[in-house]
Amino acid sequence: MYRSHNCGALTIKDLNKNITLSGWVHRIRDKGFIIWVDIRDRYGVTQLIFDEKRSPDEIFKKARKLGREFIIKVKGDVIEREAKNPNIKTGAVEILVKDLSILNEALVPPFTIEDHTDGGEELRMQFRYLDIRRNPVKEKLIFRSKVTMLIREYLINAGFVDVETPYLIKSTPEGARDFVVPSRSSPGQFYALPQSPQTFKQLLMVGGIDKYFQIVKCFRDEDLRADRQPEFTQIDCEMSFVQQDDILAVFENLVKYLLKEIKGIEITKIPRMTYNEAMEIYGTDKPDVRFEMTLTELNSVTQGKGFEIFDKSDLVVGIVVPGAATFSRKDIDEYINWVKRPQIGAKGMIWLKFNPDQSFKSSVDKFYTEADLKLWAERCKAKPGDLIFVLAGETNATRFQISSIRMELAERLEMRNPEIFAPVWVTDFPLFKWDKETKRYQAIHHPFTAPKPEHLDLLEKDPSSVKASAYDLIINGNEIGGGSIRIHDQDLQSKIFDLLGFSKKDASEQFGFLMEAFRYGAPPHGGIAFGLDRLIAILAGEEIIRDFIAFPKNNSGRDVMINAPSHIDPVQIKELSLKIANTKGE
RNA sequence: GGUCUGGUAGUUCAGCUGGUUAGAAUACAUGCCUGUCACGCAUGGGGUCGCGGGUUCGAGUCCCGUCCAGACCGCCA
Repeated sequence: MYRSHNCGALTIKDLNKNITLSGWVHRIRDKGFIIWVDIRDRYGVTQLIFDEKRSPDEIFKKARKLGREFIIKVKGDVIEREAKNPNIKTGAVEILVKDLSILNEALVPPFTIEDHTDGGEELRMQFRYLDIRRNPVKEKLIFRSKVTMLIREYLINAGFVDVETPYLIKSTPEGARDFVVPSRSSPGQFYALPQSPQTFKQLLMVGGIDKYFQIVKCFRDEDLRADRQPEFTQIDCEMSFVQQDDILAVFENLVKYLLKEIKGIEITKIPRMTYNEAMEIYGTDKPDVRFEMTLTELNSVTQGKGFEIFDKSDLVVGIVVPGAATFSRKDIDEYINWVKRPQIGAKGMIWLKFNPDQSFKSSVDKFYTEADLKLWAERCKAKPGDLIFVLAGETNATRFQISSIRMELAERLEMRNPEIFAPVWVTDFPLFKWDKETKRYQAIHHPFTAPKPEHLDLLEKDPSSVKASAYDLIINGNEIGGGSIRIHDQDLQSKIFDLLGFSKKDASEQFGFLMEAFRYGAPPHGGIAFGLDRLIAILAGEEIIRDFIAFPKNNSGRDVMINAPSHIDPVQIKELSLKIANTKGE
């Protein structure tokens, strides 16, 4: 027997019990006459005591040879500590060890196995199995398990069926780049790994599984970010005989359930705003609504006064930074430089201080009278003591810039409280966007998204003004999920393919199976998919998803622990009928 | 594809306008220590300053290239 208890179990109630523990040597405190050894497992830490007087001589000597992270098994008695440690569960007791076996020795780990490790990111990833021994990482994995369990429970109770869809599927040119798998038995042909089970879940609807879900890996061969991995997990859902409100209701309740069960937070209703509203009020389609600093259009009060930059701009827009009239010139310049970085791309930024004594000071005092500036402040609903930042230019670029500075301000002024959860539905996305490079329309969501019924007649007249029955769930400025009502009518679907520039031949080669299926009685349907990794990170109050994934990839898509991707054997290459064009590194 | 930041003991970092033997903390090893719990104290070992080239009497430090890592932009239907 390796253990009668785990390392987090024993308390004062277990006094005098003869027990067996197994685990890792966490820390050794050798006082000479007494050696304390903390033994650790998933459940906690228990203090072992080896005493010159009370322990068998040979056991005491053996204890001297222990090193960090050795795996040991001990038998002994639970005794009360002379000096208790109130910080840990087992802090009232210790184990007077009678028998010690070393189950496995261990090399000195390259970083300390502590909550606040000395190890850097790369090293921790390279030795991820050691990293997982640390509480913060271990707890995140356990947290993930808890969240997925709650999600499954909720969806199963709501009548959803968990169906697995294939990973080896067909490549399509739409959307993200595919990861591709060469086929040995069909030389020159390739599978692709799914970017999402989109078409399969729609086929399940045709198959009559009217409520489907799956917690499923998806793959996208695009560059990574702190919140983006090449393989990631989605909660993928689809329902038949539903309209947008039906879907939003089901998943609104899922979000409420998760917040209640996990954070103990009760939310009555998730607010909704349209894409247009989000863009006007927040300048982005994924607004963080935990704080104000909303956008105010200032065209009418700023233009026509001889300030050329504003006069020739499509949009002049301001945000109020509460209480920031105290910002120094240096503070303000820092923000101005921040928006001028190439990533943001603003040419400059105008500021207006509404001083506590009701006076105004701005960077454009030459062009505007005190009365003009007062109008700005009134329009923005600024109060004395506030600061207004104003950006101007082409509408979309300016919205992007002002929403970027809004987020940066919120970050620096600590307005992004991770204990607050502010979900919001953004609806009525445009169906298409015009792509200048390829000179054709692209689907904003995907080509199976249904236009809003009242916009059907706009499809031919003005495709870019057509709104889709598509919706995103945003929490604290992060896109957590998105979905749409799908097209279930094959005529409409082929019209959309036409508009997207698919030839009849391409459409039938790539999606013929779906169009054919729609001829055999496809129910009206729609669905949603949530980014599970991101959802879990947000629920834990963090934005880096890497630690919520047991074995994540690094910034450039590598697994530094197993060293993948890697070259493969020439025999394998030949077997797959492949030729490597660029042999750099071989 | 691009921008920025970084790469110096096992680890996390410091190292100024170039200057002689490259430091700290921690980890590790040895010894001491009568109740520790981030134990303490003493001693010790540990470095091709990512790699290649250049400038210079002299390069961890400056320049060029390259590799690696991280954040971001493009990209992510």
